[in-house]
Amino acid sequence: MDEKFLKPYDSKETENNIYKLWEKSGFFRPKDGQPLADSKIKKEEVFSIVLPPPNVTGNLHTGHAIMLAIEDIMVRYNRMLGKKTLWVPGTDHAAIATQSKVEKEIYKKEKKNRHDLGREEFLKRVNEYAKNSHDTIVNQTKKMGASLDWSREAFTLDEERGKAVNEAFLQMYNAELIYRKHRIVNWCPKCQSTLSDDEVEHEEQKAKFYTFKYSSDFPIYISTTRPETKLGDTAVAVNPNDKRYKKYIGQEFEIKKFAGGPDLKIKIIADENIDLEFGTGAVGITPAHSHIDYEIAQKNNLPIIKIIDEYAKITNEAGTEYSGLKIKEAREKVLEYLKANGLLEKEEEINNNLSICYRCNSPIEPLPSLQWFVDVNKKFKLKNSKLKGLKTGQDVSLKEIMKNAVESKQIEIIPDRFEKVYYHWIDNLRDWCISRQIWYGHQIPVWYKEEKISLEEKKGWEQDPDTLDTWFSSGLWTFSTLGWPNNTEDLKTFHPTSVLETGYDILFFWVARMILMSGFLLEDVPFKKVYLHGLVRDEKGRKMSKSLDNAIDPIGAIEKYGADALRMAMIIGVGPGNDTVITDEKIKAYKHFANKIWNASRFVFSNTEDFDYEEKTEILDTDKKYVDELNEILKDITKDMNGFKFYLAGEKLYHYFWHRFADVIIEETKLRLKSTDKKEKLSAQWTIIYILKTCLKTLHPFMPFITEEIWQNAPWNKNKEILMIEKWPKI
RNA sequence: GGGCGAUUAGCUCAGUUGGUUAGAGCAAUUGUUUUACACACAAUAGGCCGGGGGUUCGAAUCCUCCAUCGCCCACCA
Repeated sequence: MDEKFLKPYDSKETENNIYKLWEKSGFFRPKDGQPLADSKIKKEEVFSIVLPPPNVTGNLHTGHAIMLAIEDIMVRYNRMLGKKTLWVPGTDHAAIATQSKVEKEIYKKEKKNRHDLGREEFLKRVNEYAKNSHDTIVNQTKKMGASLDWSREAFTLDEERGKAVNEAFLQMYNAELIYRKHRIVNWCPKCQSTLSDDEVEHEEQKAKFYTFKYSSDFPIYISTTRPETKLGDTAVAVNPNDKRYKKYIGQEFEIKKFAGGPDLKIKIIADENIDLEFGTGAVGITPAHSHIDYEIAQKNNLPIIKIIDEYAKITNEAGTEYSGLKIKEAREKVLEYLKANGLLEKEEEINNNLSICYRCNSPIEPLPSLQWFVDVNKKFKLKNSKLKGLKTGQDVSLKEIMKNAVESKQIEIIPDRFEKVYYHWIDNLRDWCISRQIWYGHQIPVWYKEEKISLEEKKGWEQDPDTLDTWFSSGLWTFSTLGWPNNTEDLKTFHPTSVLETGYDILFFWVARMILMSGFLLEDVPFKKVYLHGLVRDEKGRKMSKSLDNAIDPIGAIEKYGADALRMAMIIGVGPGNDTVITDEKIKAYKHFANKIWNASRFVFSNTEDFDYEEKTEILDTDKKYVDELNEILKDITKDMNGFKFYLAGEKLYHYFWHRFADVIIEETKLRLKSTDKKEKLSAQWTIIYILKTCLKTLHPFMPFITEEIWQNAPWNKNKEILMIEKWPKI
C-alpha cells in the first residue's frame, strides 16, 4: 500500500496529476473498442454533448461549475456504459459583453474610447483580452475534472465557425429568411447598439402619468408617461366602438407649434386594440418610438417622424426649440408648456414597466433604424426533412419548426414544465433583429456598392460595418463544432447531439435559437433532450453576483475542499430546473465524504494484502446477501442515472457507501477478517474488495478524482488500468 | 394582465406512478480517544408536510379555493 494512504486524502496533491493521466490516456476522445458494459448497448451507440461555451469575459463562476459537474457526470456515465462518447469544449466570444468589458478597462486605464483607438487596434485589444480569458477558463474547466475532448475545442469566433456563420447567413438570405429593413428596433443609447427583444429587460417603477390635450381646440384628452415623445405624434387612436370619440374618427387636426416646437398633423384613427377603460380611452400615436404605435402606423399609413436619435437626444424633426435636448430636458419643457397653457388636465402616479438593457441597465429607446432581421413567419420548403411530423416538400416557417420540435417529442425538455414556457415564448415571437452596431463579432457578410448588395466580397465594394448578434453564431454550436457546413464524419456520427444541458435562463436566448438554426440548416433537431439546471444562490437566496460579493468562487472552493467535494455539493439535493443554494458547509461535508472513501479504501487494502486475486473464492451466504443487496441498490441507481436523476443517484451512493458499507458491512467483517477459519476470512475479504470496487466505479462519474486515484493504487490494478473507462456495473 | 414554481425538522433540501411508524445532510444534545477514519462512531431530540374544503379504505403526494414568497412572459398608451 502506498504511503499516501496513511494520511488523510489530499485533493490538491492528487487532482492535477490525475487530470494529466486522463489527458495522456486519450480516452477523452471517443474511441472504438472501449469496453461495453452491457450487451444491450451496441458498439456504435453514441453519446454526444456540446459544452455551452462560457463567455470569454473573465473567470468561471458557480453557474459554470454546476454545468460542468452535471455534464461530466452524464459523459462519464455514458462512457462507462461503453458508448462512443464525445463532449466538445469551446468558448463564446459573447460580442457585446466582451466588447463593453474591454471598453471599460481601456477607458479606466487610458481614458480612451474605441473610436480613439480605431477598429483595428481596438479589436486587437479585445482579442488579447479574449485570449487571456480563454486560457483562464480552460484551466479552470480542467480543475473541475471535465472530461472534454480538447482536440475538438472550438471558439464561436474562430475561422471555422466564421465559415459556418457566413454559410448560415447566405442560406437564410437566399431563402428570404434574412432581410434588411427600416423598422423599429430596441436601441440602447449607452451600448450604441440594437438589442433583440430577449435582450430587453423590464423593471417596474413608479412613473408620472400625464393627461392633456395637444391644444385648446383639440377635442380629445390623451395620457402618457412620456410627454416628450408627443413631439412626434401623427395620430390619436380610439376604439371603433367608443361612443365618445366615434364622431371624430377620420378627422385630421393641425396643431401649430405644439409645445412651442413642431407643427403636428394628428389624424383620429380607429383601432380594435385600444382599451376603452384605460386612461382616457384615446392614445396618442408616436409611430417612431413605440413598437405598438409603429404597427398601428403601418396599418394606417401614418407618417413616421423620428424625434429621438441614437444618443437619446431630440432630433431636428422636432423643431429648433427642442433639437439637441436630452430626453429629460425635453420632457420638462413640454410639461412646462402644457401647464402654462392650461392643457394639462391631471398628473397621477402609476406603476410602469421601464424597458432596460440587459447588459448596462440603461433605458431602451425604441426607434426606427435600418437593420437585418430573421423572419420567423416566412414559409419555406423543406428539402430533406429529418424533422418528425414535417415532410420533405412541405412549407413551414421557423416558428412552426421550433414549436413542432418539442410538440412532436423529437426534443424532450427536462423538467417538462419548461415546455409550456417555451411554447408561450414562440407564440409571442417577433422577427429577430440580428445586426449589432459593435465591432467585436462576426461582421455581417454583405457588401454594398451604391444601392446594390452582394453576398460575396468584391473589389471596391464595402462590407457592412455591423456585426451579428452573438446568439446567431452560438445558435449553430451543435453542428458548427462538428465541421458543418462540410458533411464531416463527426457531423454524421455525433449529430443530433444526445443532450443539451444548460441553465433555464438561456432557454430563449440559446436553446430556442439552436432549434431554429438546426431546423432550417440541417432540417433536423440539434439535440434529443434538453436538461435545464437552476441558478445558484447564496445562503440568503440571492443570485450570486460580483457586486453583492456573495459569490462562491469555484476555484477557491476546489483549493479548499477539492473538486470532487464541490461537484457533489452542486449535484446532491438539486433537481433539474430548481435553484440551488450552495454553502461552504455543504461543500465541506462532501470533503469529509471524500476522506471517508479514502479511509475505507485504506481499510480494505490493509486487510486484504494476503488476498489472492487469481484464486477463486467461495462466497458465503452472509456475503451473498451483501452482494444481492448492493445489486438491488445499483438497479435503482442505474434507473436514476438513465432518468437524469443524478441528485438521487448521488445521494443513494453517498448513503450506501457511508452508512451501509462503512458503518455496517465493514464493521461486521472486522471479526471475520481476523478469523482463523480460512473460508470465513477469504469470503469477507472478497466481499469488501467487491463492494469497494463497485462503489468506486459507480461513484466515479460523481467524484472522478479520488476514485481514480484509489483505483490507480489498488492492489487489483497492477496494470494501472484507468477507472474512467471501466464498465459500469452490470445489473 | 397571463403563466410557472416554492411553502416538509433550527437551516438547506429529497420524497419517483397516493400505501405501513414522513427521509437525508448540516446544525444541536449526550456519550465514546474501540488501531480504517475525531474530516470518526454510537445514541438522543426535533415535523397538525403553508391554510380551508373535497376525492379515497388510505393524501406530503390527486382535485379545488385561499395566503405568503420568488421567477418568467406581455404593445395598458
